[in-house]
Amino acid sequence: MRERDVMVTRTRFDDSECPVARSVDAIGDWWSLLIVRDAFDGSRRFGEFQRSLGVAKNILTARLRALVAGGVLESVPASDGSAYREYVLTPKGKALFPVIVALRQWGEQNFFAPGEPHSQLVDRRQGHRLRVLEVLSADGRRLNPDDTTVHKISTQ
Amino acid sequence: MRERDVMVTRTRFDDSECPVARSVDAIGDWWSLLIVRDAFDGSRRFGEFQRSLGVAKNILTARLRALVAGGVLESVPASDGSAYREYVLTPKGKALFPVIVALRQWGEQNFFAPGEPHSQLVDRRQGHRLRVLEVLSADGRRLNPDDTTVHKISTQ
DNA sequence: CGGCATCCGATCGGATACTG
DNA sequence: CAGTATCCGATCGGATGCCG
Repeated sequence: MRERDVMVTRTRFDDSECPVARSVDAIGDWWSLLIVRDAFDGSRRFGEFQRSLGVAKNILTARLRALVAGGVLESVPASDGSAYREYVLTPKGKALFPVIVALRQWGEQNFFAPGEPHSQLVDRRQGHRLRVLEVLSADGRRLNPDDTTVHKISTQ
Repeated sequence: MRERDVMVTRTRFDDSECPVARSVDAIGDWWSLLIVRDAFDGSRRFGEFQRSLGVAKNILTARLRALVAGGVLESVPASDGSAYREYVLTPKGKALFPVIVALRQWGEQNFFAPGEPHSQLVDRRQGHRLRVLEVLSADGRRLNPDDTTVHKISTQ
């Protein structure tokens, strides 16, 4: 049974001229994003994702398959020699790192009371927190949303 | 009719210890994220969002309400003196800027052929493209995903 | 124009059982 | 352990109509 043949009524954005929309479309849903987060955190096995997320197995199967099909994850033979597969980030998947970090920092700043414990992303070398992401102009100025504008269409 | 009283079976993450999960939960869904994108691009009116997104009005109503309730958008009297409302980003909403920029850059890099036109975010002053977001350590080193690790729980 | 109310099919996701 | 298969209620979202 094929898959891409079905008529999907869910609105697609994969032909949008907006890169944000295409990204959103490619990731698929929030579960997928949390799977990617777990992959960054070191999860590789089906069961790891399943326990971490508490998602139903059939859902997880579908999401993993979609992420593999979308080139975000790659399915490789299990490193322990078992008959199973492991799911690792492709370069394209690793390129989602700033997205995850941005969401993490937004969450830290807005949804945790001061002192409330939460998981934290640190650099391996020194164990320190990361610097807050900054949006910069080509010449290095910090840009706020109001300092930017959208060119509706631009060739490259 | 109240709203928060309903038993939501959809898995919630608003009590997760992971900031990414709380962010995901707070935004709600992809529609909401695209609404936020439009807000960054200058949309303020119901009809602007509606035309831009092509979303059903009842859905848009619900999403706008949720974003206002979540403190991402604020509903203010229309600037043209009409009886209607406009929806503008709160500071918390504006703090989503890096998230949108990260998604935009990921989309640009992965879902557009070279030379394929797409909307583009530029700085107002010079009209140049933005710098690619970088994840940095506290002391300014560029960090790849492998250079980081997650501390499961950390008190602030 | 900016919503709200309603209907309805499609999809989602949780649960469960089964396989190797 | 790693899925696959199936069921089923809940939710989503598109369409439509109405109202100020």
